[in-house]
Amino acid sequence: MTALDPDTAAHSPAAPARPEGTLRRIAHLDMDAFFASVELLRYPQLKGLPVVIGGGRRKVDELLLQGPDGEGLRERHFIPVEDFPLLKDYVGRGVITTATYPARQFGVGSAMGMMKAAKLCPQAIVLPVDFDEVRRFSRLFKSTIMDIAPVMQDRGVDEVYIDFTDVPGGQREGGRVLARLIQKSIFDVTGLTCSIGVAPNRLLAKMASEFNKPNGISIVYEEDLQSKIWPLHVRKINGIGPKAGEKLARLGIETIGQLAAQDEQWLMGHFGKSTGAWMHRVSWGRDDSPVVTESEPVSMSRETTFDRDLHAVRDRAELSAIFTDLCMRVAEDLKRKGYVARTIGIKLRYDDFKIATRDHTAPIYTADGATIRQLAGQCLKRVPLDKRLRLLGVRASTLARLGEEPVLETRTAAPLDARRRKPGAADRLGGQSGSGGSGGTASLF
DNA sequence: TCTGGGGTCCTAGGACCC
DNA sequence: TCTGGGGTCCTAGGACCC
Repeated sequence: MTALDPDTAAHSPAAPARPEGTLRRIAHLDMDAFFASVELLRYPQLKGLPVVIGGGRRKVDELLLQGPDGEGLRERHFIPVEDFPLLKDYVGRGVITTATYPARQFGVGSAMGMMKAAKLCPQAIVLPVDFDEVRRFSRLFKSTIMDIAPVMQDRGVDEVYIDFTDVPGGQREGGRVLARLIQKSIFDVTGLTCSIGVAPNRLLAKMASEFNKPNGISIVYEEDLQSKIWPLHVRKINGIGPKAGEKLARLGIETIGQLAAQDEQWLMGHFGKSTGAWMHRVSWGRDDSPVVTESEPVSMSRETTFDRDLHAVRDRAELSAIFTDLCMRVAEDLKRKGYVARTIGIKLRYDDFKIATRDHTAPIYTADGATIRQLAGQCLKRVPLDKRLRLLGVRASTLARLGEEPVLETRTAAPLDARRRKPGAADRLGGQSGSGGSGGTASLF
């Protein structure tokens, strides 16, 4: 019964004029249990069984093809179900990437630790991720969409936004006709199912795509806000994560409707001007962000979690080799994609899960592995290395396309550089401080 | 045996410039 | 001695997403 806020219906001044009766129709498409579904195409005998994808093991496929006696190659289709590895026998670190729907019935889901999942569903079959295969199917379903509706925004391997507004059929039944066409085309080409939500904007489309999973379509209009959106938990809003969700809960706000009932100023008081205003806006279903079809990468990184926590001194050789390898892989990524970077950074995760990052912006762009290794090595000297390490990462940012690097001001480089440094910084950067503490271990890298 | 890997965006402070 | 504002760049950390 509550009337919608008058602003909701108002057109944003930036919105292009549309023919009479044309509604903005944005779709969000989400592939159903993507990583697992890709595997099920290869192993159809696992259909209907609880299967999880994840963990660190990469050899499963080979072992399966070899068979228990290691003799001859077996056809994937004929490998008996009993030969597949089970979650209860899983050893090692890692999280679940995707679980099939039968596995989800046991409470197992994405991002859950393997060990916890093994307790919930020990009989689930575990398979490693096959990134090449996943990427192949990702390209396949996206190109299928592009052939039908070209205004598409990539949101990772298994998700996209599509602007239906000006696509033929995009207005029929609120977008349902076009959604059905896309769903069917993707299934015909890949054998995979997806779920689609169509709504006046990306925010609502994203929520709508979850309404009818798997293989579902749901259509949301502006006037459905109270009935379909407000009853949902605030965590369903894309951008409200564990922290904000918890804080809202402490303030007695659980649903999006309750959030919408709050005074904007009050929200700004608790969450800051920008976040508070944003929360108020999204709770009223407002979002005029466009579907962005092209974007440039901001950073490229590689990181790895060790099988066991490593110590900077005791495991020096091992760490050093891993570190160099990460640098080389970042360099390869840059070269393969045709980019150079001038900010090189490192990331450490300690055994207590605390994260430290350091980075350095160089006066030149590079994609050279040895240079990256050298710059990253400097960063390493500025970070405490007394605790055991769980993860090490290397990151390149401030990117430019190779050959299109901005000309950097040289100015009076040396004096400027010296002026900008605080006293003592030179010691740290030089790594010659010998000032004790954790610094002593740094040079071991 | 808790808790992967690859990203984006935001904030906040300090240095520096005009 | 006290007192300016913009603006940009850099660094570190953190929230969040897929």
